[in-house]
Amino acid sequence: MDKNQAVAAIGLFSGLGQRELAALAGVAETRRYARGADIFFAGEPAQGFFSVASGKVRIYQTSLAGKEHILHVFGPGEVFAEVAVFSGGVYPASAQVLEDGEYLFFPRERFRRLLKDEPDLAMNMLGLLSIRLRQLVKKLEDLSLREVPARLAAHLLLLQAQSRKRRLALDLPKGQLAAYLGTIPETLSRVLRRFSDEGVIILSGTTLEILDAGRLEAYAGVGGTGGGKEDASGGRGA
Amino acid sequence: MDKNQAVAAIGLFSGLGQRELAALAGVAETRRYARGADIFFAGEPAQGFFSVASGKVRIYQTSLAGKEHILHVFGPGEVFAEVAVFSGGVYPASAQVLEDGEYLFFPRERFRRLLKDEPDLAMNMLGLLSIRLRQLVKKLEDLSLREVPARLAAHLLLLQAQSRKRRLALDLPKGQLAAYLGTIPETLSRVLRRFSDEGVIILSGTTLEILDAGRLEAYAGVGGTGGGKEDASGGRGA
DNA sequence: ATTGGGCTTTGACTTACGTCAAAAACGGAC
DNA sequence: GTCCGTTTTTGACGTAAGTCAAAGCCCAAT
Repeated sequence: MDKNQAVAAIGLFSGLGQRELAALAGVAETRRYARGADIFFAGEPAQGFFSVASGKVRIYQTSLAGKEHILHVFGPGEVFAEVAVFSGGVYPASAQVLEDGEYLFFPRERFRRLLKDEPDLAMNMLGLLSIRLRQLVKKLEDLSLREVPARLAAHLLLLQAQSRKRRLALDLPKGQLAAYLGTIPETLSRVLRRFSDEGVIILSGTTLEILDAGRLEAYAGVGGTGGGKEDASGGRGA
Repeated sequence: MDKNQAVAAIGLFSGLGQRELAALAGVAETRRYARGADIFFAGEPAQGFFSVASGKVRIYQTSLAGKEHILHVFGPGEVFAEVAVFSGGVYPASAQVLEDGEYLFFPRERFRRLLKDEPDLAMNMLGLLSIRLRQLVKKLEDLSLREVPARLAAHLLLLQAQSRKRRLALDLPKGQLAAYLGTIPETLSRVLRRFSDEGVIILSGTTLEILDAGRLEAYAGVGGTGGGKEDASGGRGA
């Protein structure tokens, strides 16, 4: 893939002029990674940030016991580890390649220099960090205040909203999805089967169909035990 | 408190010139809130951000069942809800006053206009968002990968590192601390007593003394981040 | 088709932590 | 001091979800 083309496709750079894009492409370095490759580990000195030209990457954390938690999954056009640019230090999480592809690396200092002369880029970056912040706050809310069925239900509804189709494919292998939802494969499996048994979804392999979206919304919205006693009134509190 | 003085004391604005500070003070609006007052609720349209001139505020989330989780506690010189400025929408969490004081409100649009002409301010803001992001990532790691004793131990060690004194005062009432650690008062109380029984700390009311910092570090899981695998010998005995 | 290794599922069991309810302890008002 | 409301503690108990271990599956490579 052409580097200039890849740079132009990055959402963070939308609205910038040709000259600026060329300058960005100038500082970017193309890297090719294969599935399973580690791009960086949490705790390593943060040298710069990345974007996905093609492929898929996961940002995750591990406990000492080896349990993993996935913070993000990024695909083409998205950037990650941009936190490296503004507060130095180390990467706060690890990055591993889920699908072979090409990645662009933007070294910290060279990027900062560009940023100085590009107020539009700075504003874009502020918007991006802002959205990240919102994502994390939401994830925190899920993790601390809602249980696994609620998190899964919300995720399935999100997938449906994105795909607009009745039958939808899981975006990740189930083990990874479990880590993304802050649980383990066994638990995810059990909850999926429960949804299945209750007739809320039909599950077959890596795709599934939502039969009763209202019921899922009840699970997702009402942190409750979901036995169906609650009405899905859907009001987002206060 | 004088508004110009309060504005100059805001960390986010450090390094700015007199003119810029005056302009910022110009757009800021002073508000006085009493303990218990709600500054905003999650879900409300985000009009702008705030800073603490004096007092203390907590940023928190609630579940439908009424459980609370505290994301941040901010004191004098700190700003909060800055996410409102860059991605519009609604406040992602609620803010409530813990201690009476004066707060400055910076309306979204007027602040954005200032930002356009102030690259230094933009850079400061990028740094701030970046640090917030790191805080949240760490909190996510704690919540999803570590249990309550580990979180409490890490927090106590942090307090000690900040105060540099042997006897340290809890920064929050215990109920609030529990919500900050992602648990409930009963559980916090039990874990504190366990630490006490094991001779790791001496607890008296709202202050405590750390007797065995090494033991606390073992609970907290020393080493924190990092790619390597360590032995999880989290000390369960005694 | 057969093998083998990674995922995924299932079952039996354990446990950290939440819930509920009742006592203590604390702190301010009088 | 006494009283009252709030916060904190303690105990008994329940449960969501994790652990451990054994099948079951699925697909790529032989």
